[in-house]
Amino acid sequence: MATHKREHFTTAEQELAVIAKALGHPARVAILRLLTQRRACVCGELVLELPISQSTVSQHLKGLKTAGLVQGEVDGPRVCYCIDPAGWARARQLLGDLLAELPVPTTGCAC
Amino acid sequence: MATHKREHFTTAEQELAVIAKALGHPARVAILRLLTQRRACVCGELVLELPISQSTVSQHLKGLKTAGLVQGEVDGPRVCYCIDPAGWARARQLLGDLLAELPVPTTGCAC
DNA sequence: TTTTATAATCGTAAATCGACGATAAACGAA
DNA sequence: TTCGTTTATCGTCGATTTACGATTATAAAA
Repeated sequence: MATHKREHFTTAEQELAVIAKALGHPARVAILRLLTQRRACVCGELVLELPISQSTVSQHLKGLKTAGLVQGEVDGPRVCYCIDPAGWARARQLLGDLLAELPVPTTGCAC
Repeated sequence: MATHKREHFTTAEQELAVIAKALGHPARVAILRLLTQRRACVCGELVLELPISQSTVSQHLKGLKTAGLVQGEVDGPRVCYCIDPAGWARARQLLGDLLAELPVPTTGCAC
């Protein structure tokens, strides 16, 4: 049932969309998993694991950093990346809320 | 540590990316919520709620349908949309796995 | 200082996205 | 059949994404 037209999207909707967009590429999902498993840390190691070039990996890392999911600290000529605790906690929260809010429906369309 | 370069991304990574990409726009997140809350069902009702045009809503519905998150059945001149149980169950599974696999790290970068 | 290793950025190209208005298609009702 | 309602599609446009090689920092090592 329609109430009235919304002016904007909610902050939560936009925030979740930013997170989801960051997860919206297999390379970025793979990077997050490699970082948590500590199978890779430095950008060059990620490049060795992934089927994409160095510049593309760097670009994806930038995207993940912009979304707040990853942080990197300079370590000599290298950069050590890891999951950003605060940002990832927020992402988990938003995704968890979504899963809680949208259970698998038992009934189909009911118009 | 690097083992050896991967040829492709895994199926799970790609599948999750498809789901995440579908969630990567506030309009689509809003649509999913409206559908589960049964605050809207028919396309026209969604249009009345959302700050975007009819053609754009239809476009987003198509995207959600392609991702397998939503299904629609024709009801006279209208189309009744609802969450696709199987597709959404799969999406929940993949997102849940991600949350389980990637806990919030306690330690920061450790290179 | 010069070299070497690493990562970020630049420039570019192709593809996709997101939005809209306009039009077409589908269907029930008159 | 014709009309009115609803939804999908078309065409368009600008912006964004994804990819790459080449180049430019950056910093340690020689």
